[in-house]
Amino acid sequence: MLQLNYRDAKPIYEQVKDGLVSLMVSGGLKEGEKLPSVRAMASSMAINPNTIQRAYESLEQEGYIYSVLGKGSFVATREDISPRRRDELLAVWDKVTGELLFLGVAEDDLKLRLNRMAVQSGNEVSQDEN
Amino acid sequence: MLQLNYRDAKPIYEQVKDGLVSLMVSGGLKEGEKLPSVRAMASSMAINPNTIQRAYESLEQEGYIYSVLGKGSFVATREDISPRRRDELLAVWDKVTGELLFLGVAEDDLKLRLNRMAVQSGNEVSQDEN
Amino acid sequence: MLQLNYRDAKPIYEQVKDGLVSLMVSGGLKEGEKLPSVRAMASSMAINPNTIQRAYESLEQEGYIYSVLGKGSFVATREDISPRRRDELLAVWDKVTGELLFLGVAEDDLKLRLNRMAVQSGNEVSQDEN
Amino acid sequence: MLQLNYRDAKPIYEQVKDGLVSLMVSGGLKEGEKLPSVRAMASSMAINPNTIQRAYESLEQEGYIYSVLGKGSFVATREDISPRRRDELLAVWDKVTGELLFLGVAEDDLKLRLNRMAVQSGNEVSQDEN
DNA sequence: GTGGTCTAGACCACG
DNA sequence: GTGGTCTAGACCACA
Repeated sequence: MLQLNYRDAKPIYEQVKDGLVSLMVSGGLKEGEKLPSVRAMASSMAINPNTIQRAYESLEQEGYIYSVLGKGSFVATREDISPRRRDELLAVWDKVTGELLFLGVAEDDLKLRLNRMAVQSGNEVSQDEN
Repeated sequence: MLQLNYRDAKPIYEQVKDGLVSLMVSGGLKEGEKLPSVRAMASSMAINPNTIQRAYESLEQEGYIYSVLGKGSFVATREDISPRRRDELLAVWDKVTGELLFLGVAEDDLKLRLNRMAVQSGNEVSQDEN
Repeated sequence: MLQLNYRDAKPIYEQVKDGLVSLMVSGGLKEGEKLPSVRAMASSMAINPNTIQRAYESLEQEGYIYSVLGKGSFVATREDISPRRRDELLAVWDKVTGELLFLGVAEDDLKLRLNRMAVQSGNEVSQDEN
Repeated sequence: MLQLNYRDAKPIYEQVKDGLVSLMVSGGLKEGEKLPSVRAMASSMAINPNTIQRAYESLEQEGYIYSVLGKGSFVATREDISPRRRDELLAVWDKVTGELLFLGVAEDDLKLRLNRMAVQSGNEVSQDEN
């Protein structure tokens, strides 16, 4: 289901988290959909259940998923996702964007990327304001 | 000079790195300017010199600064900064931007932010405002 | 395992690096093989773990090995090795070769050495001996 | 006369040494020729006389130059250069060559480079053995 | 048990 | 006085 890179410095449980979030962003996992059980996911990826458990817990804390005791874990609605998370992401976005501009990446390049991503993500695109 | 957060999961030496890069991006540290000596910075921030040393070493490897033995450390020119760093930043930018759009942040909001930052960073602004 | 020379101007951690690279070149360490743990290597060589850690860290940055948190360090594939490293080596090679020729070492002597090493390293040998 | 790179990790006195040796190798400095005085060289390069002094001392120890008290320093003949130096260089050559082959540089590439350098250095070239 | 980070304190080469 | 290296010893997150 998800691709892990053991060589990456990023901990496995974070790779699992990122992979799941990516799936939500891309639409591979839809709101309300049930996630595989911790054990099922662990065995299918051949890693320790503790690692999956940790990823799920962290995702729940950030509001991306919610667990129902005895039922499993489910993808939350976008509104459930912690506004703190959005603010954190915006802060990161500012920092990264600032550094990219500093490094000489053209403002228009970033706008083009932004347009492309907005189309993909299904947002309506402003017809041609730029 | 820089603010540290010991409770943050991010290692101190990385916080130092980030802080210094931010200073370069914002213009607080200009090309060729001398950085505080390892010892001076360490004592002013009340942390171990080895930790500062490590931050400087890492910044040097990424091309942000260069060290002259017996003289000190200095801010490098933008051209010296490793292109790998730029690519890494772009990858992060894509991921963060994608997730922000997913979370409902409007494309135009991000464009506005981008415009504001581009002006600050001294880039000439495209004449037709978009 | 490796030989250290404390009187050498070359730092210990670089001697460790060189020794490990030599092992890879000679085939004593194969792709994917696990390196001794930082602690194990340190105690077997009677030096500080931090010094080994530094050697490993540097080797990882150059692409010779990779570390997995909680698992250990492993020999990378040749393709992972930074192309910058190759260019640096070629520059050194040119300088050293030039000086050897200047010092009177015959071109054919170097060619003979080259042939011998190419055979050892498993490269197919050009059929006409030169 | 010589180009210095203050950003380079290599100490200045070594850069001076390397530069002078390169001049000898390339023929810019011929056997018996007088080197600039320590003071003259230092002022022309805008660096500390101690640094030049150190470079000269080191070159003399390796046999590349010799000093006549009250007269100055002169380029030695090739035969004066310590045979230890040649052996050291050969050891380095073997290590670097081995690693280059390991990294996938073709044996023939190195031979081509060798041929080119031999021509430049004025050695007679074997007509076309390869 | 593994790698990663941090501190405290020391010594050295360089300019 | 500067950066660079090294040791000793400690704590933490990860799998």
